[in-house]
Amino acid sequence: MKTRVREAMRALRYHPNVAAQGLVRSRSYLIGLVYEKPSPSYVVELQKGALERLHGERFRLVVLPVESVTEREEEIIALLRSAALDAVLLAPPASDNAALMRELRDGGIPFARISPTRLLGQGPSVAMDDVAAAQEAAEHLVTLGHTRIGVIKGDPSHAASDARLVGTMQALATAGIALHPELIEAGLFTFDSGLAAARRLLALDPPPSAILAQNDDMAAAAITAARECGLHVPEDLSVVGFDDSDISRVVWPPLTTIRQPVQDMAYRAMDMLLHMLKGEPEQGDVHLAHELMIRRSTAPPRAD
Amino acid sequence: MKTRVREAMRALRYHPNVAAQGLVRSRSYLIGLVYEKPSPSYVVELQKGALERLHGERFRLVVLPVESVTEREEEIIALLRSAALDAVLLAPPASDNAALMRELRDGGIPFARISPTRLLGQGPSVAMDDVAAAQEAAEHLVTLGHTRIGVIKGDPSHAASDARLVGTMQALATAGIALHPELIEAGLFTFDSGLAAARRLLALDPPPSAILAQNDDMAAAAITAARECGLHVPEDLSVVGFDDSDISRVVWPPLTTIRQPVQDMAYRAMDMLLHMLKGEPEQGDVHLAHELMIRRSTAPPRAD
DNA sequence: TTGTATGCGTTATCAG
DNA sequence: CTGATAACGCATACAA
Repeated sequence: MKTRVREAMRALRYHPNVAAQGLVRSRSYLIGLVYEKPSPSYVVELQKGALERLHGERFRLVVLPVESVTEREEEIIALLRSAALDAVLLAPPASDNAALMRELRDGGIPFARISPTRLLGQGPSVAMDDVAAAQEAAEHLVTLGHTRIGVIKGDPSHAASDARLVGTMQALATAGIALHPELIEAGLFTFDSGLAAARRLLALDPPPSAILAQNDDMAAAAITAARECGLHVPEDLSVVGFDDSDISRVVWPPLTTIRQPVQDMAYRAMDMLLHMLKGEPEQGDVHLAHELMIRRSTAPPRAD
Repeated sequence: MKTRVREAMRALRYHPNVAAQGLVRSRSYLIGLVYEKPSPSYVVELQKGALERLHGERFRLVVLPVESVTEREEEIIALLRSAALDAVLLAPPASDNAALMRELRDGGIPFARISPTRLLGQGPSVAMDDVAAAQEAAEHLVTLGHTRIGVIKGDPSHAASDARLVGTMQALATAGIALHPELIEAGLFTFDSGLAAARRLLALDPPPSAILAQNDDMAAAAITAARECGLHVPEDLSVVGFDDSDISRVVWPPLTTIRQPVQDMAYRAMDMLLHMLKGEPEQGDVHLAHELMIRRSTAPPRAD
């Protein structure tokens, strides 16, 4: 009997009207992904993971890139209110925004946070340990024998930038190495910002023998800057990235980097969302493991 | 008076219910973007352009990556029917799928095609001239003095792959250069497929003095393959890419490539969609200009 | 300007 | 299992 109905549905090519269903069940079957101009490779990984989990489900993904979460809270909140989303995935730095989270909670919209650094326990999240990861990356350079290490920071509005700097400094402090302020350059997670920062670092006298960039895009830029100066990587300059995005294998030499399982994180966060949409209780803060991927952009410093 | 209502709306934090609005005016305010596992850089550009045009508009973008348009037409058509989209942006190879287009037309859903190669006139589109572009790229190599040129093809399910090969062959034929079948290798637009193809080309005896890859990801892979063989780019091997995606400036040396204005194309296609949604008549097939970007991955062949 | 009826396509409920 | 009815929140049309 049910089957007969199904058959008729197929025969008449009938598909239920989503708007009408949504009206009566107050469901839109839309899940939003909020992010703020991060590196292209990061967005791609994020979407891949989220979409992978969504495959076969009825929900669809709406991409909501925002200019600046902190500057335009109002605007973004209005956006979310009017967008009729069933759930929201918050990528950094939106995942650290208290006003946004309060709004979602007030509106009864489930959300999951990716890589939050503050306000833990305020909402289910999945993250990695940025401090420990940066520490490992720096230790790798120290073990190779580097003592003059330059750092290219990420976008200051992403709290991960600070966390990674803290980890780096801890590793250096433990090794008894001083990190002069001149060796810390500001970047924005983009290739161009990394290029400018790396040029400034290499113009120092003496230049660093290693550069630790807070993501792979900027690390790739550091390799380019080195080439511009006639330096060889890794013989004259070691470069460490962060994220293990596609770019780390596309450049030459392939980057030594920290594998941040962005795709897995997005998958897991989306999984949390789906569970919550089924009425199950909120989960807590989940940590996924990182991993130091040693490739060919790092080596001992020249003995000079 | 209107203003008083607006005030009240703000005061009560009232937002109209999208589902209810959608029900009565049969509008979901959703626009779908259909694409099929292309290179990450391409998707990013595509989304950037589409979202840029959507900024400030009421419509939102739903991403619909599909496994294989040709293999699962039924499934995808069902997806579109049940998704209640107001309009659809078709990226290749979906932009060449007749069944999909017929379905959308039957359903009264406006659509715009990006880089279609067949069935022109069947729906508004925006594209570039792949044949002429590939021809220019090949001519550039010929002018430099290359006569043994390897080609790495893109995904055979994308018609652009054939168009680009045709352009390449035309340029070589005009120059009186024979393109031996052994010099044409299959790829899939991905870095890994390009790496395998480039290794096969470089293993030939004699190897080509230049490689023309049908996108930048595979061109980057060709550079990596050259490095593995101890070859210098561009001294020992010239490499030309296609697309001018981010990757072309991230690798070293920066790629000589064809600038395909993907972002502009997506912007323009989205613009067409918005016009159609306002009831204006369909536009025709628009062409955007390409440009040969000569950077540092090409040079005359070694005189040996 | 304000009020009131109707319909959009679906789900849920209750009677038969 | 079938049939009828209300309700979801809004837009439209009409009357007051």
